[in-house]
Amino acid sequence: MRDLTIGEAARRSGVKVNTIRFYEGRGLLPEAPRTDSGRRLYDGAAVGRLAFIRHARDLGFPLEDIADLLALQGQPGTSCAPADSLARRHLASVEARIAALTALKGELTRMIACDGSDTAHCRVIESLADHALCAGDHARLAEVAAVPGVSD
Amino acid sequence: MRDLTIGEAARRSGVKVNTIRFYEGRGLLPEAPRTDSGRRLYDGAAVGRLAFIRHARDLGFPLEDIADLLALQGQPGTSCAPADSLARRHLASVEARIAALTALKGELTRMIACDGSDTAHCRVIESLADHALCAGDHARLAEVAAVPGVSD
DNA sequence: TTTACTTCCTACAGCGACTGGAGAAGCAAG
DNA sequence: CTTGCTTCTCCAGTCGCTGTAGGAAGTAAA
Repeated sequence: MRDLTIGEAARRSGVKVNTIRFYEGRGLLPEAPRTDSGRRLYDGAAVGRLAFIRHARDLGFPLEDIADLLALQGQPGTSCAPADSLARRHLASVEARIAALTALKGELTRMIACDGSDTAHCRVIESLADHALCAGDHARLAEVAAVPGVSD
Repeated sequence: MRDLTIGEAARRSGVKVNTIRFYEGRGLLPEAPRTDSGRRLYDGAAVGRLAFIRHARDLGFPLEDIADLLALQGQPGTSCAPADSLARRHLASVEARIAALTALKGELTRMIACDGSDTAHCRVIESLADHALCAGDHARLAEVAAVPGVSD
């Protein structure tokens, strides 16, 4: 597993070519060695690092946390308490988002179930226009529910 | 309720000054009339519109959908089926995100519960390094879980 | 050897929904 | 008249990419 092209590394790690370069620029990966003509070269360790990053991203960790986790991984013998606390913090935020979304779901369910009449009396429109029609206090709920920095 | 400054409108609607201008630029609000010196003026109807937008945002509707909902609100006598279907679609996406986050939570819970030893055998680090240690297939879970376009 | 195709390089714009700041001008109170 | 608040326009930054432009280099077949 020596001297893979960036394309090969992308295929093996599941991280796109552009994204690999992006990670390098962000300091998540060391600068790759280059061929004479300037092309990046990767080995098995680099692919492992990429897979690690992808996995952590799939689980919703922000890049900043991933950088910390990678640093911890590279230092065997250290306590794993920091990694554990990072993961716990992330779990807590996931739980907060689930709670927020569940509240949101309740509110949306209540406002749907329109009786099919015209917009003048539409439940959906009315509910949006008048906060007083709402059951709970959902101020900024969507904000809590959001994953930082992901859009589809 | 006539001739409010943008600051007053912001206070009454709960939408920040900058955000009001942003909404105007996006076409969610009609261009506000101006004073001789070029300052925007608002009335009760404008504040209501702003509150409507804020409420819909709190519930996680994207601006594009909100534009549609505002248009529907302005046309009494039309069927409310479009508004209803918008809300239903949004509810479905909220439910999908809850499901994704719940799966994520399970995975995170499994990998936490580190026994406090060193990073060489840390559950968190190991789980991230080796996808095979995972229970479910969580590829791109965080992506589904995300609210489009919100970052804190 | 020429052509054609693919991959690679850098650099930058765009997504969504804002937020915050610069620099200039307006306005009210002391 | 000065101080301090608000407003104006314009622009950069957030987050984690993705996609494109425009070019160079590598590979394979004709």
